[in-house]
Amino acid sequence: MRYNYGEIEKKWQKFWDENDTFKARGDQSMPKFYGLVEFPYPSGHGLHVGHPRGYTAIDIIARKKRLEGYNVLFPMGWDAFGLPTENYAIANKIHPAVVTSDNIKNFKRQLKMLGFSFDWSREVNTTDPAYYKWTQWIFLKLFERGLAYKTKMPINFCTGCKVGLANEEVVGGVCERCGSEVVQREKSQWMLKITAYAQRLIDDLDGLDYIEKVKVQQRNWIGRSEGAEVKFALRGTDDAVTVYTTRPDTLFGATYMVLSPEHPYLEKYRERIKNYDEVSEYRARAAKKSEFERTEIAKEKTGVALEGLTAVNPVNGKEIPVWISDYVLVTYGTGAIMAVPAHDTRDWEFANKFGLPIIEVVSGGGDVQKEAYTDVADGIMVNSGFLDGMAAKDASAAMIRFLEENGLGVKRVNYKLRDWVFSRQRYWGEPIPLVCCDKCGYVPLPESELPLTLPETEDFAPGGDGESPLAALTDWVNTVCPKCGGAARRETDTMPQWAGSSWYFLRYTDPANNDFLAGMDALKYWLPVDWYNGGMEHTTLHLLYSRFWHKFLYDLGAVPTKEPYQKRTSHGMILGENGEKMSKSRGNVVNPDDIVRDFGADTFRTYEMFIGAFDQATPWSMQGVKGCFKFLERVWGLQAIMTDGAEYSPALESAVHKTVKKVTEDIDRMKFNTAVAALMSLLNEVTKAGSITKGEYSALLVLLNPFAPHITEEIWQRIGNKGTITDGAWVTFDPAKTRDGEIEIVVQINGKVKDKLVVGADEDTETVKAKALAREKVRELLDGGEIVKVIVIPGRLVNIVARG
RNA sequence: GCUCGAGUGGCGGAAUUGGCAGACGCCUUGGACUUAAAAUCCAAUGUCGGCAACGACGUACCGGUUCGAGUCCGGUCUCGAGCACCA
Repeated sequence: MRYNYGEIEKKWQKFWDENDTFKARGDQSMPKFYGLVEFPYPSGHGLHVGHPRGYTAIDIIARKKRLEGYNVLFPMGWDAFGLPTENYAIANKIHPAVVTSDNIKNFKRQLKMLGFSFDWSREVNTTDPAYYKWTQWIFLKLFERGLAYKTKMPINFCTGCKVGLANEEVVGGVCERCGSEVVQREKSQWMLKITAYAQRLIDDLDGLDYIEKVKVQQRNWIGRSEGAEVKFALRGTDDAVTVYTTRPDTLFGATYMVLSPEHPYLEKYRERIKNYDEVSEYRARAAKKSEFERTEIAKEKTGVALEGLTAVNPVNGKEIPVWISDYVLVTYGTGAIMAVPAHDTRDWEFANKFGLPIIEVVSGGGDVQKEAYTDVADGIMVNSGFLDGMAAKDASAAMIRFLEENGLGVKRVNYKLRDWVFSRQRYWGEPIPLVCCDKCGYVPLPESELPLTLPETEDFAPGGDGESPLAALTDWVNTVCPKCGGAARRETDTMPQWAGSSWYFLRYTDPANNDFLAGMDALKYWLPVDWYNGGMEHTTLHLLYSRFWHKFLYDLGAVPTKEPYQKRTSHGMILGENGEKMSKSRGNVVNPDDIVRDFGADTFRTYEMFIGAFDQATPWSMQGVKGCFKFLERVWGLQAIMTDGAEYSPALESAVHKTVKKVTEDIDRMKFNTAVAALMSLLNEVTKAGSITKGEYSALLVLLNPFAPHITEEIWQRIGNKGTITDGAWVTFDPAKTRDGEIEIVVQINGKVKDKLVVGADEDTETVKAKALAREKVRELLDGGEIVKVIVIPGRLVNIVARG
């Protein structure tokens, strides 16, 4: 009987569908497990082999949890608004809803073909009005609470197409489609005040079981720093330039100031700035650069001195020049800095290039005329008036006290985190449910009018001059103000794709609810998500946005937990066979359909888990796929050498117990590759033994089931077991039977392995030491040399340290 | 540039706490089976030297700590991810 994966997989997938095998139970007395994977963006390319890596991992955990007696929620849905669908729709003149629906059909077919244990009855789709009704509702609540506001923000503007562009559509400073120059242009945008939650987003990480690198990335992205806001008076005006600095200790060393090219004072003091033309030309150049081009340290600094403006250092009354430079960003701090070239690398480079004075105020480094000294730890203050002689690490606090006492500045906590730009001038997104009335300003739609559905149109292309395509639909745009009844216009911007994905995990708990985003009963039972796996690339944006929304909903009383996800893990990328990122242009894309056709879903799943360390990027290998296929074929072949009996045989008992322990622990730690290796080793032992009992075979099948669910159910049935593996229980092990009575240990001389020795597992160190020293080979090698000491590591080794 | 990772045989990788480096799989080579090939099974497989026993070297590079370092510390190089309008 050959292993006919095609037939077997079809058979079991049908069985699971017909029996609702993986439907989450309504029984709230059971312990629950909510496993979550990032729902995919259903692109036209179909499933990428990268998607199933994380899905298989959580599927394995979900399947094991079910066998361990948990009520498991493992749902799937579609994050379906977004740019690529819209662009495809524009290019091919097909409605994005049609494109989306086709893509979802294909994705769903592919996911079903891989045998994931999703509860398909809870499928959600962010583009479904019944879903985005609640996305809009959340926005209205944010608006009500003052957390949504409008402000001018720079956008990428294509000078050819006359439309706003996403960063991704800007390649090398030009428009991806038409090749025209892209400039930064101010546009009024809806913003969400995520910064109001910055501190809570940092603090609440402590109680979460996120992998460490994710926590670190989130903390650094939020970027909390402590420092001071200091006012530098502008000579000849009543104004002062406020700067934020994390190094108030170095204030005496501030020898010039730098404003960002977008700083409002440039307009305000236009008359005083004698070289305004030069300044304005510099600003135009800066507008063409993206932010990280501007802050690149390796690149030569540029800037222009503002002739006619002079600032005063508040601590020593010295006049210092004011410059503008694009390395200062208007979006961070106050958009202006005090420059201390002696103790900041970027300031040093700038001062060095433009011949500005460099004054040392922290001693302990080298010559500050040659290199900036940025270390605080061991420095002593010099040239700093009342701070002189103080340890640099104490000087910041002393300076802040001085500034506050004299009204020159205040202590200030600052965050790198910026508010969330929430509007897009695009068609394929949730309409923002606001109306703009000349009398009343922005007025929210009443809840009863939600969802505000996307209006029908033939033309999804962005409007000219950077407007949303919705702006052209005057019948839709012109409406009445819900407040005063007067003529008003609808907001024509839509929400970014991030909106729908910020709360989807809530909807899964109660997807058909018409009265609320999800019922409190369901939320209380299922939240928080117990285990959320996704790509490292979502660590800072999606993960932070959804934590922010969740906290906001918690404050509203709409959800019962402060945090959405208790545990967060991350998988590595799957690369092409040549070790490069998979892409059409590189021609190294692997299609899951081909692999399933040629080897089956079980092989595909097993290979994706065996491919390498789960959290590391790994290249695909067709040979590796074949190896896993061979492994499953051999497991199938064991039917021929199976003997009856539920017991474990003496030959294999210990190996089975060890494997159960290993696989159980490895799955919990996401060491899927070594779990598969352990199962392969057990198979090798069985092959050596020449036979396997039904009991041993059954244990092997349960362990392998989460990885390869179809073949294991099929064999389970064929060897005459009752029911299905899925309805049964996980296997257990006896710790006593995983330990060996005798172990081989190593004898080292000066750290080099020289001999091996078999000892009892319980023998005490003195006996082991004596046995090692008594070995003939050891005595020969020592040959009269002096033994300095002997180190015995129980169960591992004896190391004899000798001289001579 | 900033933040976070990673570098181990021909290849993917393994090595819970510092304790036999290379588990498991792939590739390759030899053998069995076959008219033959494929498939399958058995064996070898880090490098160098040696018939062998065995010896030396070996975890990106330089240095340090330790009886002992892939693992810890300091520095360097290379590669990958993210950088706020791709998702």
